[in-house]
This record gives sequence, structure tokens and C-alpha cells, in this order.
Amino acid sequence: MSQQIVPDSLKRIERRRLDQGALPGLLGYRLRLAQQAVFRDFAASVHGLSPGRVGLLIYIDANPGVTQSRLAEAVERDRSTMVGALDQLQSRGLIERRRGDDRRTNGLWLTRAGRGLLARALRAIARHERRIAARLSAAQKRQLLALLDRIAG
Amino acid sequence: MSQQIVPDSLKRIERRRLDQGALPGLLGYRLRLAQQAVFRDFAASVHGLSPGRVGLLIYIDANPGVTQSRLAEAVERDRSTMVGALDQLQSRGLIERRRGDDRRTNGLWLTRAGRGLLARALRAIARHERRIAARLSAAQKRQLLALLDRIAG
DNA sequence: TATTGTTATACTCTATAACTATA
DNA sequence: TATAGTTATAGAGTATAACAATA
Repeated sequence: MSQQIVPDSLKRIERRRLDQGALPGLLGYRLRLAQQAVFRDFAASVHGLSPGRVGLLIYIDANPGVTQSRLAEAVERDRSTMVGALDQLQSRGLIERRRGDDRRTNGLWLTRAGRGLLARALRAIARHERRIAARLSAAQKRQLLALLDRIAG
Repeated sequence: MSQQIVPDSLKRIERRRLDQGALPGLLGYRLRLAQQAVFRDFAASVHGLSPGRVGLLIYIDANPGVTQSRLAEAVERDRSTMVGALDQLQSRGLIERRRGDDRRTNGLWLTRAGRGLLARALRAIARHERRIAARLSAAQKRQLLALLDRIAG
């Protein structure tokens, strides 16, 4: 936001003073707020990799040789969307594409650098997770995961 | 997604068969999944208005005459971002801009059509909310809201 | 015929910087 | 000088349609 003069804390109070109408009691809305708060914290902690990109690295790490199309299915994106994302990871030297036995396909592998960055990202994510879970007891965290699971199915 | 041949249920099984690695236990990740599931259901139910757009209508409805800049602050977007969003709502006849006493400002009001569409959207959202809350008891819903609040705080 | 990766293209949502008119 | 709205522009992230290579 440009011209940030009023500090966030004051803006938040101003915001609460004004009536937000029908939203605050809604699960969907509060879920969105919580997710956005967590995302901001994530973006600040995992330098240069979006949650989506980290998800790709994790999936490739767990499924070395996976093809672009099967990766696209796994993360529920179009396979054309994968091309740019993988180009990006490849140009950063994090993954490699190897032509498959079925020569239409590319198998995907993490490079050494990719494994290194993923390891660092996972440690940052673990710290992130501890920060956001810090306000919950272990029992509350279990409870929250169980409740979210009922919603996301 | 293009060329959707495998049904979602099968894809989901296939996805679980492959190892997703480090993600499943993470609060941040599960929050994102739940939020995405809810968003998909929302998009299917509130015809033609994104959650963000509905948020603008709700805020203007609750704060008639609010200026563009104060609206932008309330929803934590840049005021330049508001211009396009409000142009869109105005061109659909849902809001009007009226020049303020301070002639730099535009006050925002819902039109009759805007109030009508908002009412319909809120009913759709209520149905949406009932669907996603249907798997929770009233106590569980209260619990979930409280836990989310500790995170988003 | 069908599938894989790719390209061209476009849409949504977001931001920054610079402009204008007003204060 | 400072603020409100606007414009020009750009960058993520996403999708659809069509194409060449391959099966």
C-alpha cells in the first residue's frame, strides 16, 4: 500500500470502528483471514519461493521422475501452467527435466541445489509453523487440524 | 483444467497414493487446503461476484458514503487497486460514486440494484456457510472460529 | 486417434510511480 | 506541501486453444 502513514495497529482499530457488516461470523471469511495472515508470515520467512513453488519441489522430491502432466494433476493445475513454473525452477537450477522412455514426456528431478534449497525452505517452514502454532497448545492444534479436515474433506 | 478425463475421485486416490512429502501435518498447508475447498464452493454458489467484490459491497452497504481511500484501507488494498474494482461494480450498476464536500473525494453508495444483488449474494453465502458448516456441530463451529482467531489474531 | 509438452494469448488481482485537481 | 482519485505499466498466477512430436 502506498503512502503508509497510519500504523497498522491504528488502521486495525479504525477498521473495527467501522462496521464490516455481515462478514465476521462466517466460517468461510474467517478461514480466509487466517489463511492470509499465515501467508503473509510465510512470504516473509521463505525467501523467494511461493507456497505453490515449494509444493512443487516437495512433490518432485517425494516422486522423483514424475512427469509434468502427472505433477499438474497432483497439484490441480493445467499442464500449460506447469511449463512456466518449471521453466522458472529450472532456470534457477533447482530442478532438471530428463526426456523419458516415452519420449513425449519429461521426467522431473531435483538438482543438488534444489535439494539444498528445499531443505532450507523446509526449515524456514518449520519455524513458520512453530510461530503460527505458538498460540495453540498441542491439543488445540490437533483439534484445529481435525476440524479443518472435516471442512476440506 | 483441460482434457479432464479421469474423474476427480480417482485423481484424489492417485494423489494420495503418491507421497506428498512434508506437507500434510502442517497447519499452514491444511489451512490453505480448507480455504481453497471453501473458495471453490463459494465461486460455484455466488454467481459472478468474487469474495473480494462481495466484501466491497458489504463494506459500502455498512458504511454508505465511505470514500475510495478509506475503503481501500479497510480492505488493505492500494487505492489504485480500488479504481478498477469500483469501475467494474459501477459499470454493472451496483454502486454509484458521488463527489464529496471535499471535492477530491468520491463517496460510495450501493444502488438499488446493488442492494438487491447483495441481498441475493448474502443468501447464497448463507447457504454456502450452512454447507461448509454442515459437518460441524454448533460447538465445533464455535471452537473452530475461536482457534482461527488465535491464529489470525 | 490420443497424449505430452509447448506456445500464443488473455484474464484476474495486485502493486508502484507519476499525473491532476483539489485542499 | 499533502491528499484523493486516476492512469500507465508491470508482475504473479491462472486458464483455453492450437500445434508438433510421439505413441
